[in-house]
Amino acid sequence: MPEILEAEEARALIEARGLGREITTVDAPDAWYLKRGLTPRAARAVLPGRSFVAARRRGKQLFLDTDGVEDSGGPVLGLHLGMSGRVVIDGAAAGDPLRYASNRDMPEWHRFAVRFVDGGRLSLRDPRRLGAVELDPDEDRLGVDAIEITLAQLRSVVARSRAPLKAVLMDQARVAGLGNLLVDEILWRVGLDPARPANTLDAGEQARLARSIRQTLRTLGKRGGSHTGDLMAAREPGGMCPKDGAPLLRRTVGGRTTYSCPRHQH
DNA sequence: ATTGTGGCCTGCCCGC
DNA sequence: TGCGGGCAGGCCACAA
Repeated sequence: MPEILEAEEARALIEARGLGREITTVDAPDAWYLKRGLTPRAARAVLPGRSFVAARRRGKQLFLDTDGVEDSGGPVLGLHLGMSGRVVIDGAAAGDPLRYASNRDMPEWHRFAVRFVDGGRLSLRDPRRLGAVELDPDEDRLGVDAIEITLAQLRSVVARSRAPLKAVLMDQARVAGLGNLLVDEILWRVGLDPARPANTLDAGEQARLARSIRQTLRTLGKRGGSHTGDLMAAREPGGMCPKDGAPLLRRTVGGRTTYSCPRHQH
């Protein structure tokens, strides 16, 4: 996906409009889209008759809790949006249209859906099929959620790796939720070079980075998503730094296309 | 063990 | 207008 901000919008949409509605049927036309052993048959066996009772999120991963037949809770449905997925409920989609994902609504792009007794539907629309649906996902695969990362948590993450700072921040097992655009924006704002070995940050840089992560997510969240950063407009070949006008550096860091300012990011 | 690379899959945009 | 190439905000398996 979309990154953590779009995942949070999807979570909020589900919380607002997807809870407490009994599921009648499961549409899983794309078995490939189901991961970690989940099959269309298994999904149809466990979901109908239940309702979602909570929508949680960690990083970019969504967890939909279901009610149990008895007191014990039902299975947890895990949704991941990949690079182009969007949650759609009764025709309303969460999040602004993504730059690299068409916002058209082709029926064949709906890879997974549940229909409710009331006639509505919760669906995952994903043109590129890089998202995923699974049952009872392992929540501990993911590191600390980026939105609420503390200085102590950030310090323990960056201090023990000499990989490029950007690669460490995008490692979902360490910090969950940051993707390519958000990391470029955060590091540009705080003035840190994405290629710096993570363990070379001094205490002051660690503190500013932790604050920048929280502040940037808060600001861009209010604006409407990961693509609303101040670096975004210049994030193209030949782009100039919006802060100081220097030509931006475009390179691959951590395996991803990376834009940074050679003048103020060190 | 950690880090880096390639592949997955499809849509879109650019240049010829 | 049609086509090929390259690009894309994520994740995983694998190699070094």
